Amino acid sequence: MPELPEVETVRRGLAPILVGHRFAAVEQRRKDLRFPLPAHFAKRLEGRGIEALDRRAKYLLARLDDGEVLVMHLGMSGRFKVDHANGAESAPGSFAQKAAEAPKHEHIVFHLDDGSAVRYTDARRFGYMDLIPADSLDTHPLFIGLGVEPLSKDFTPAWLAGKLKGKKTSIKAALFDQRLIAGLGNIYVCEALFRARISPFRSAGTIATKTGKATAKTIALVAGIKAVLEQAIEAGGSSLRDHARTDGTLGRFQHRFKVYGRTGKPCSRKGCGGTVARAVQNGRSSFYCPTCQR
DNA sequence: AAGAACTCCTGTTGGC
DNA sequence: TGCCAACAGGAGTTCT
Repeated sequence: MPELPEVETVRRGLAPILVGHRFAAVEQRRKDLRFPLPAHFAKRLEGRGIEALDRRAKYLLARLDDGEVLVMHLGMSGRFKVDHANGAESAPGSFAQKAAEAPKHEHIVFHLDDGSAVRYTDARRFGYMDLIPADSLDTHPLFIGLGVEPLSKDFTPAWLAGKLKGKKTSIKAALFDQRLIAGLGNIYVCEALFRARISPFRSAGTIATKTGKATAKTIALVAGIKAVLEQAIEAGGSSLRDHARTDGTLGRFQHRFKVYGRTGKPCSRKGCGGTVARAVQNGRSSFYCPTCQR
């Protein structure tokens, strides 16, 4: 489910609940998600204060007051929901409380010291959580190979051209690769390629010159990636099935897709006249306009 | 060693 | 209407 804009939306929703507060109790309902949860997970969190909530790629990083970092990844179907202290859901005798059993896929509940709760639900269980010392984050296997943050100043046409030089794989697969650019997924790769008028099948190396210099295509692609991510964050991300903001409301960016999920619909580019197509690439759907994306 | 295929898991959907 | 293969926003591991 969640790509960079969805994770950033979740981060912004959780930050005011978590930062400056303490975990009073943690309910852990399974021993694993995608991977085993760390030993004594709940115990190690209880009593800890949260000093900051950051994002790196599609990871959320809660920095704790004992020098450890709670690392959280939402996988495909992970979702956080906040119950505010004294909110409707936590009111005594409320309907929610009467339904005593936990929802089927609610795996972890973080109770905060002010009575609020953060509930993690993940039907497919592709998400994961870990506790890692802050000073070993940079050398941890999960993070060591991660590529550039696409919204950072480091992500420029010159940088991208240098990386794509000589790459034989498709530009779609290259943008999907977290070791190159960290945070893009299927939706925003498709949308960015449409904006840059680049075919997802084009060999990645052809976006740059042979010597790794930026071209008009490189410039358009970097601009397209940054623009689509910024607009999606602004809209609270894209809600297809699972993503919702931490207050339960849906993101809105799905209404602004130009190609994703729009197979058979007319291309929205003025004067193009093409029809959006779908093709499977590396096992994932690519949506694109064969007429104006070259 | 790059690149593609397979894998984990459950829920939904679209085509017959 | 009902059934079931295909597919879903990810990414580590295993192949070729």
